[in-house]
Amino acid sequence: MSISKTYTISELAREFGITTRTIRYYEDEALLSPGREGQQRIYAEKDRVLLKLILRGKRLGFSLSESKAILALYEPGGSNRHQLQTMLNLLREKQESLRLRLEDIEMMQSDLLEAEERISRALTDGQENGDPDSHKQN
Amino acid sequence: MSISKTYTISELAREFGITTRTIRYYEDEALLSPGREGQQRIYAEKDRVLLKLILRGKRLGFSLSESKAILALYEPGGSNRHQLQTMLNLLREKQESLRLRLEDIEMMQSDLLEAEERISRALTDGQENGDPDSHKQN
DNA sequence: GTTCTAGTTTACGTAAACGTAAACTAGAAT
DNA sequence: ATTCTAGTTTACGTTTACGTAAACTAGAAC
Repeated sequence: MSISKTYTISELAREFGITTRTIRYYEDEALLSPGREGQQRIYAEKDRVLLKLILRGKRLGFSLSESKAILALYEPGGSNRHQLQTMLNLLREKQESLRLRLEDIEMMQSDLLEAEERISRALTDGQENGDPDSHKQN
Repeated sequence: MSISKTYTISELAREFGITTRTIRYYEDEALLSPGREGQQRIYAEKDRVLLKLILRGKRLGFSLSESKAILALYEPGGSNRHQLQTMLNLLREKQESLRLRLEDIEMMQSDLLEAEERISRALTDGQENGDPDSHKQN
């Protein structure tokens, strides 16, 4: 038994900058299933990791149901060969979509860099030659 | 005057695999403003590029209003120094968020790779020792 | 001349992902 | 004993990003 630290819902909410409503919603959608101590939810480290992965998926534009499907791949679940093959296919599909998103990011990065250079030039040019039109405002 | 090819709304819809409703919606939200020929919308190459950028942003999880703000940075608009500085700040902010997303992708990629190896092993292991209906649970 | 075919406007409907308010519970602090 | 302070359930509300249907227009095809 390694660590067994637990968390309350508001601790997790604070850590990840989300509301408790959000965390409960993920449970409604069956992405989380924390333990209970009486009426209160009690989150284990495993739940915290799951939450982190869900939020990562969200930042990458995955829907909750997509994230749910991805999370299922991390579990040692797979029993028969057919299920394993299905999981493997889904995995490769997701990997491919990640590759595409990575390309999207790289393209957008280079676009933003260009824009930055252009604006930087506009700024320094304005400094050098006085920017004829804007002697009024600084 | 380089190219001046134009597109109808359904041509663009077909090319990008979206509906005309979506394209008109983006216009409602002021992300596009195509010309008109009588009552019909007529899209120039510039509009096509904008649409492409909007969809790219969408894939990366940006909201339409975020994309709108980003697209504004590509226009040679900036007039006074204050506006240029604001744009520059927003640009760097977006670049930073892209860097973070890139990290997210890399982490998810390595997670998926691990999962793939695990499942692959489960498959070949099952092949080696027969696995006759898995009489025990994992 | 009518019937297709795209296109248009207007407007109500919808799924996802929460926000927000109300009403309740249970332990801690005063 | 009451008042905080989390936590809980239930349920209706809201925003974003479109879907979908209805009713109209205008040129092309038959």
